[in-house]
Amino acid sequence: MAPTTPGSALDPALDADEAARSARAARRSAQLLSATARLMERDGSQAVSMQALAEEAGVSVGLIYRYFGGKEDLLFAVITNVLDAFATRVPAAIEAAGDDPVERLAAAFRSYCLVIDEHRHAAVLTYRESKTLSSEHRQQLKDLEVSTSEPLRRLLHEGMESGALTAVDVDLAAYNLLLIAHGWALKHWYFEQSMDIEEYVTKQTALALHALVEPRRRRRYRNLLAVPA
Amino acid sequence: MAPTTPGSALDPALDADEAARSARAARRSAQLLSATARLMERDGSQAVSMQALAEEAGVSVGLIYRYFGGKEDLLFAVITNVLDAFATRVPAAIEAAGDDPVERLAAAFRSYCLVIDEHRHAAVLTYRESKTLSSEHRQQLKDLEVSTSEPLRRLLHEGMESGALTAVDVDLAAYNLLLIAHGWALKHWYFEQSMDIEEYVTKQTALALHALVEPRRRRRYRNLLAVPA
Amino acid sequence: MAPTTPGSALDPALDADEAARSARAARRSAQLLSATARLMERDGSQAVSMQALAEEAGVSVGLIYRYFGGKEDLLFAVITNVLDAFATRVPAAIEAAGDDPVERLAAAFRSYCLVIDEHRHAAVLTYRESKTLSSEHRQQLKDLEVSTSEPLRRLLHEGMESGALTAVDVDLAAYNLLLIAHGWALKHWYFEQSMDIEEYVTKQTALALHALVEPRRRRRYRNLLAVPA
Amino acid sequence: MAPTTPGSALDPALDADEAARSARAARRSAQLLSATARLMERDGSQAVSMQALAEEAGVSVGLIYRYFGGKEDLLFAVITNVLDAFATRVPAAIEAAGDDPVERLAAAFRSYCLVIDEHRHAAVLTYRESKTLSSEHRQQLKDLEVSTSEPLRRLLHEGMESGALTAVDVDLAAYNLLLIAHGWALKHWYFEQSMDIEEYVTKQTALALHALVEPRRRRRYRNLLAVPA
DNA sequence: TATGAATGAGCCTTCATTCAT
DNA sequence: AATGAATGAAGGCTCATTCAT
Repeated sequence: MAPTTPGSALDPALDADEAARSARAARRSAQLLSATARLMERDGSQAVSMQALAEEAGVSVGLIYRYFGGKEDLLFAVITNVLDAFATRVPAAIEAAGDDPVERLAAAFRSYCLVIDEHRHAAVLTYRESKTLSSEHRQQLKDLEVSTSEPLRRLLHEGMESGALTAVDVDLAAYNLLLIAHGWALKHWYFEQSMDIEEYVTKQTALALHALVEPRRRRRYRNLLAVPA
Repeated sequence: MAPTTPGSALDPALDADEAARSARAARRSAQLLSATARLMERDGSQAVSMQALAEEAGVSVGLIYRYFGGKEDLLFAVITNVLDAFATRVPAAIEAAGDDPVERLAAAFRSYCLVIDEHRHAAVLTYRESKTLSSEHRQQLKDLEVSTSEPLRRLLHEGMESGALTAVDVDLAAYNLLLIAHGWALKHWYFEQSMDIEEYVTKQTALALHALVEPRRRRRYRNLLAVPA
Repeated sequence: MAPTTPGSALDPALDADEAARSARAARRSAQLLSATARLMERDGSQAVSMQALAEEAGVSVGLIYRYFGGKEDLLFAVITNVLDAFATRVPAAIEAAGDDPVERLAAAFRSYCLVIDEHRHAAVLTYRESKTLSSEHRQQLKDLEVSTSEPLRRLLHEGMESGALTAVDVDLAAYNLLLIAHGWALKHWYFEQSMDIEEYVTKQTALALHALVEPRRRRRYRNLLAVPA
Repeated sequence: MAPTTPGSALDPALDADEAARSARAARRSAQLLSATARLMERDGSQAVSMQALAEEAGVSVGLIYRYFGGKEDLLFAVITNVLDAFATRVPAAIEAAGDDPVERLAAAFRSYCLVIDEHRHAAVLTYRESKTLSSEHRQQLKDLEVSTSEPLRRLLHEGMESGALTAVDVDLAAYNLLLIAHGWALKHWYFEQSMDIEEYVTKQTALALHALVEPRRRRRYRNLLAVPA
């Protein structure tokens, strides 16, 4: 190997510095997003001071402004984070579910619920705090919401075309599914007493498919439709 | 008329004054609740100042403190107002629906939706702002929520006992119905483009009953289960 | 006199209230302007906190925002105040000075200096802090400055036309006179040791007229041109 | 060349390094002073952040603290820089002007104006920002100001003794000359539309000498007293 | 009752300064 | 020598609440 000039872009020491720095930045950023989601979900975004956020995340107030433009940007980033998780995870889950339209729909719904469970605090913010954002951010959120819920609508549509699902208002049904997925986060304090996320998914899937699957096809999906005792 | 001493407690003129005063008080109180619901739904409770509320309601800032204890009490009153409407209207609607358990359930759900439509701004606050209340108020709200949703749970339970409804998790089903009723307020900006409250109720009722009614009983409720074109 | 209905617009009690209120408002406003001029001149506008201004003026921080839009508006008001005094007092002094163009010029200059002496703190701000204002305010200030210095330029012009003054660059000479008038405020800490405003005016007038008056007319203005011992 | 041990104190290569280093240091220092003057004159010293200064000068924030003690020291250095230029350039210009007291005075005034023109941004800071300095720095500035203006006072005094100049208050006349020299920087945005520094100097010199030169001596200085068309 | 002037604690944000690398 | 991430004190401004009228 030829010796590299110090300061060269290929200098492994510099690369290591770079890497270490950006790793720390990523860690801090995640720390901040998580602290923000937790506190804002608990008290409401307006009731949480930047001071409190800084303390919860273990950084100084000023540093938040190095990573995010301000309080609103921070909230926006928290919410965007969840929607990004939907955009990544849901299509993957659908792919992994095989070819049957109903199985794919069930997998999509399950994936939504699991993402919400993993980002429970942030998921609540999606519903509760979007009105406090600037109109530009709100518009971006609506666009993201539309695109992340697109898979659900597509699956419902395909299911009906294939005769597996009863004909219903696709937008309405898709919205109900999303709402119910969010329900796990919204009423977690209540449901957690009697069930975990898996049971929630199973029961809600059964209820939803009862409403959606064509009566003649029910036998085929009896495992999904069966309500656990 | 017998001459009365001015200031006498029995003075009918004063009674009239008294009545006029309390009428004005009631009007102002309603005005304040409505202005509060409208502004807080639009901007979030923390973003609305008492000054703005006073102006919107056409009273002075100081007067708000005569009618309500403060900002939080005002928000609490707005929310309580909706829950009171549920407590009054839903049982009445159930009574008026006759004896059939499924018809009664449909009537109850319809009543929830109509109350939400009438208090659309306030209904959103129920979801979005309860976290900003004091813990005592929040506890009162939880209790109220449980008692106002009790009819739904009771009807679901009776329906299952009578064999009209499939056996499902009553709490879950009741919660879903409430969530979907609130959905009309939460996504009103979207749904209003394509339907009114009656269509929303009809379609959601059909979807819900598809999920809940025993397959063998469906023919009896085909008018409720039919989805409008 | 006919008895007036309580609440009538002519009710003297209400008028008195009105008057008392606006009198207090005017007093507060003046208090605030004076405190602002004093502190800002001493420390520079940016170094003075709203807290400090409130304390100096004997009001609360919040009240400042009822009278002025904010810190910048307050500074702008202070500066505008001086320029208004120029606009009012200088023309009056010119009128009172009779018909002779040189006498009128001397009276104008004297008036500028006296106004500056009365608003010494604020006058310094005119020079030192205009760069910290918004561009709109700065433009308004330039316009005001042009119009308040207009009399000087007009008198110089008339004096030259009449042959009393040597032909010089009017803009330059006018600017010099203004600069020197401000000089009393800018270097007050130094000059106050050796002279008062009257002596400053007399000496500067003599110097200026030496530069401006036509040699042949000097005898006529020897009282203005004479330097006191 | 004899081989030298790297790191030796006598290593000529290190001397070269040393020289290069100090040259770079001088360049950076000058760059910083210039950037500071420019930005602070434009926005006011308090409105300019160290971060902005670092960026404008092309160095890191931390490095500023190696060259200067802090923000205030930097401002002080900028101002001192101008006063140093006065102290160096003005006496030289006087020397070069020959023996005539009036010619020497005109040369001194011209030199003041030229230095101000060369340090226009910094010159404004002298007037506008000295109040933001610590009292020690402010005192140093006053002393420097007195000593840099000493030549003017001395020339005025000598001119009067020699009979070339009318007897006037020396302090006042000297101050006026300085004020008018600064005027070029203070109102540069206005004067630059109609004249350059040479024309400004010529016209102001003529005006000043009209005020100062003994009537009997005027013919001798008619070239200085003549106002250009 | 009713008003709205007045208060002042608390919030978001900035930025001079430090220090580990 | 040089960097720039990190700190945290301080500032402008808002607004819930009070109280004199």
